Amino acid sequence: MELFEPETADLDLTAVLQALGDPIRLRIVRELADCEGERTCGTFELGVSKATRSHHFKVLREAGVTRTRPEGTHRHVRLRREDLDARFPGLLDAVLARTPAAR
Amino acid sequence: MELFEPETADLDLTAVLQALGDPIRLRIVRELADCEGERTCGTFELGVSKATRSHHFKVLREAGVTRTRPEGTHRHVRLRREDLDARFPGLLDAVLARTPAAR
DNA sequence: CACGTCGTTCGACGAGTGTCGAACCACACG
DNA sequence: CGTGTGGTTCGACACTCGTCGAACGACGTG
Repeated sequence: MELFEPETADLDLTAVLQALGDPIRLRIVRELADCEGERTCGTFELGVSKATRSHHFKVLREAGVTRTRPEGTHRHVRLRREDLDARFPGLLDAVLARTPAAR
Repeated sequence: MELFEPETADLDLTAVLQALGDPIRLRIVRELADCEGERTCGTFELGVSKATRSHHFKVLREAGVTRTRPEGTHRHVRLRREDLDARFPGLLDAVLARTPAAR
């Protein structure tokens, strides 16, 4: 298990958009943004199996959206907010914003 | 052929992100943003067949990213910039921005 | 009318994706 | 050491997606 995470300069816009273009992953990113820090994978109630959850976290990590820090048997996940803002300014804010007409 | 286009209020973020998360479609959107108006589908050099091109334009239209106006045998396509800005402020700008480290 | 052009639609195909259970690994704790 | 827990990996499966050639439809033009 090599835990691949792309360099900030290597972040690919289509890969990021693709990663964010899934309801479950978008939810993960939103919760991650709300908590403003780290969370372990297990604390997400996503309504899918462990295997599927692991898959989504992998997609997010390999797209460069999240950073994963292993610690013991847990994995602490956090948003790569600064990196994303540096590479694609405004993107994360736009995606996370409460959409005006959605309420 | 009913030419479905979602209402502005019905724009779905994941659908939009999914539509933008493809290199060819992202290119179309970029060129569409550059030309600041309408273009016919045929004026895009995408390196794919007519069928594939038609498919991509359909995805963009059904996600609400573009508006299509038929005129004779042609189809005039334009970006739904105002609608997207109203629904997801900043998203389009972020996606279209020249990425800092990309140069 | 005949022909060419622009674009859609229709299979078809291969590649990728989301999903799961089951097996597995690594660690923590009795 | 045995057991449990948090996560990953491994098929497997169904489904979607991007792609194409071919056929088709609609419109303009000669």
